[in-house]
Amino acid sequence: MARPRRHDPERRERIVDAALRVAARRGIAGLSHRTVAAEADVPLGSTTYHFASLDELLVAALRKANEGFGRLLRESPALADPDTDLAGALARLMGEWLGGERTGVELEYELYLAALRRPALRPVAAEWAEEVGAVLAARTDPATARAVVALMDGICLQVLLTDGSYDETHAREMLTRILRPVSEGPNGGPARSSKATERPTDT
Amino acid sequence: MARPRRHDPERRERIVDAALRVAARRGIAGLSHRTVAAEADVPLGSTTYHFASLDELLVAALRKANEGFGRLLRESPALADPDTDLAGALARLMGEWLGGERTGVELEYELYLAALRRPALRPVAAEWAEEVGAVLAARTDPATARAVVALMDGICLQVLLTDGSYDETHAREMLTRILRPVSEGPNGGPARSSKATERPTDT
Amino acid sequence: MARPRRHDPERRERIVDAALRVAARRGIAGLSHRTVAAEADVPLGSTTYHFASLDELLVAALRKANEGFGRLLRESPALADPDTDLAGALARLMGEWLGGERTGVELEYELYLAALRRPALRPVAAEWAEEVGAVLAARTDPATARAVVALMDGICLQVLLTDGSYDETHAREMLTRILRPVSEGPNGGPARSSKATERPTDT
Amino acid sequence: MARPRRHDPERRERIVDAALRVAARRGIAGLSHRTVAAEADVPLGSTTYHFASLDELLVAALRKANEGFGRLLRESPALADPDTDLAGALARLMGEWLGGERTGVELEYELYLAALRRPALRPVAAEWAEEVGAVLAARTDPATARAVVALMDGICLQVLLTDGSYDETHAREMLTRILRPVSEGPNGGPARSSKATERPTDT
DNA sequence: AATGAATGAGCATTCATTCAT
DNA sequence: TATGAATGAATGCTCATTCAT
Repeated sequence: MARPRRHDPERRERIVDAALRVAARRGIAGLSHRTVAAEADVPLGSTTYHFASLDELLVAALRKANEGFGRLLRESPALADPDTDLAGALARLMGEWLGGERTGVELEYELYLAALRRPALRPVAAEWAEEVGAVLAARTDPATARAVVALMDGICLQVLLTDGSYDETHAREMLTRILRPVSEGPNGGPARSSKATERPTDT
Repeated sequence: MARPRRHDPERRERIVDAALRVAARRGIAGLSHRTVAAEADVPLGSTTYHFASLDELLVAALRKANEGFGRLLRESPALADPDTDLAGALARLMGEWLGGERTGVELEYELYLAALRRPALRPVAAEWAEEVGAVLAARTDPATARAVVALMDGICLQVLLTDGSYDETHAREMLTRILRPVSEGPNGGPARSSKATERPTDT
Repeated sequence: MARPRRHDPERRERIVDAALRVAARRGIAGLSHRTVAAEADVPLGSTTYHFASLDELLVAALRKANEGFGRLLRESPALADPDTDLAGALARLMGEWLGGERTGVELEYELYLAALRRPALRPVAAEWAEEVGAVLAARTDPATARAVVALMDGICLQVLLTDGSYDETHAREMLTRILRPVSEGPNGGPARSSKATERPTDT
Repeated sequence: MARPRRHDPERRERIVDAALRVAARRGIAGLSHRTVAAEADVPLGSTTYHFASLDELLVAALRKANEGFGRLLRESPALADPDTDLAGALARLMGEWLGGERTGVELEYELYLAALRRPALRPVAAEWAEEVGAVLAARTDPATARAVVALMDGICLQVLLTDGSYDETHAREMLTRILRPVSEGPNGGPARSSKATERPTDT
């Protein structure tokens, strides 16, 4: 067995990557010091050394996984262009993401949802919501952005949890509704007149 | 010693209840034949006899848990009354639910989200979505109902996952947007709720 | 569940058949009242009722399984014809048998070999050896017949236990040697010492 | 209690020995991590640590058990001496082996035959056949050696499976036949392979 | 600083058997 | 007579953790 590297500065990194692969394949429940060590091809002791607890490893993994959809968003030219149909662009992005490898989507969501029971993960989950919000900030107000995130989460979950299929047209329509303030005037006027949404909606 | 109950016709039921208590206290990860048997005060073999696998038990538990929010919805007089503000009623219900015992909410969501990794649970998760949809059917079209469910799910998750607090006003505003079809006329149309959704646009 | 037949005279028979299918699929170790009951589609209690112990069921199954190669032998026209090359005919039969479904061969051998640890099966195993001996009786003497059975068993085992392949030419050659008494002189004379091999039949 | 042995370099070895004792006493079916741990007087975890699966333990045990008859063969002066009657020497060895403790013989055969259903054991079973073949290589050709092994296996099985008794004279006679090539002419002419088998013993 | 060995608790599941009907 | 319900023992296996290097 050729595994003599003692000083391996990237070992930590490699362990996180291995954890993501394991979680993608067998779910968070399949994560253990052992499975990760085997996947990363490092000694068992190495995983406990670099990550004293599984939660610690999970936080690192979640942070890394979060980059998936976030990158998709950030790198989308349609999203950046203020003249595009934002709802349509978002609906298309969701379609792309959900249409890709199911394991990737499931992995990100599973890690994200794990925060429900693991307070340690909540800050990271919050970071993600904020990041997506930041991307949308240029195109809408914060309160709307928050609702957009919620709606997209809910739609994705419906697809993932019920074995349903994604309906891009439906998603676009509903995103459009969310993006248009209730009191938006007849002329579709610039923006969001409603106090509620204009100045970040209170609340 | 003192457990000579051979004929116990409600044994199955009691095991499910015990499973819910265990899941509420320690999460799904804490569910095991052993923990449930101990909680229900039945022999270990009894749990495996009534539920050949943990998934089977989980399905029964999820089905039972689903009744929580569903009942809240079904029994709400505001929801049934076609003249009430639907968005407001829903926002208030969410507030009530989220304001209650956190463990109950977490439990229901954890069981619901478990479907992500356990295909066996997906049909039950789908049932729930459909049930809520059915409750809303009287007040809006199916496509909108589906989006309402998605938005509510997303909002609840944001609260639960990020340690944030629930903002009823914000929720009401966004639900209102979802409930108002895009095609609704320029003037913000004739109001709301029931009529507003009568000719749905849907998608 | 349509399973209302209370008086089912062939139930015993069906249970044995189910046991054979289970043993073929999962090995003797996979036999249990439960697996057999499931395979036979009879209530669990029915298997314990008809066969008080697993050994009893095993005896019945072994007796039934034994018919496989035995029938092949008995029905072979080449074997019955005193003018054929006995060694060649036997080698060909082995080839046919080993070339068929591996599970059938494995099953018969596994049941046969189980007698090693289960004295209850030994009489049945002995029956089989005797039956094959009887088929060969017309073509050779009892002692030689016994050795032929031994050699064939040994050859089959080598194939089955070592993942090797069957070499019919080799088998025929060796069977030929066994069938030809040592003392058979240049003149084919009887010459033999041992009673057992006195009427050698050559090959 | 009194079992503070942390550093025990021969632990692995002792576990294998314990496994052989358990298998001898209760058969392979009686092997379990627990029974072996108890027999070896080591913690349960120790058996799973050293042998990740029962198959692994079985392989080690079979390899060790194989040494029994193999050693008998290798250490036999009669076998090594090219002038002895090979068939007679083998027949006598079988007699010695079968006449010894029945448990030892049964154990070796049970482990050997287990390869039928456990592919993991097949390479080890093959090793054994090869080893015996190697011992015989000096006295006969490979094809004959293979048949000798087969015949001996078959004879031993008949004894073990049918509660019969071992007939050394019969065994010797049949081994003699196998050792004498068919092509050997009526005059016992030279013909085959190694000198050793050329003039096969008569009998 | 890093790691192989070791261990006891716990897991899901299968099982032969018992018992009341 | 036949059988569903019930149960406690046992199984293979995984694991976080500890410990001695």
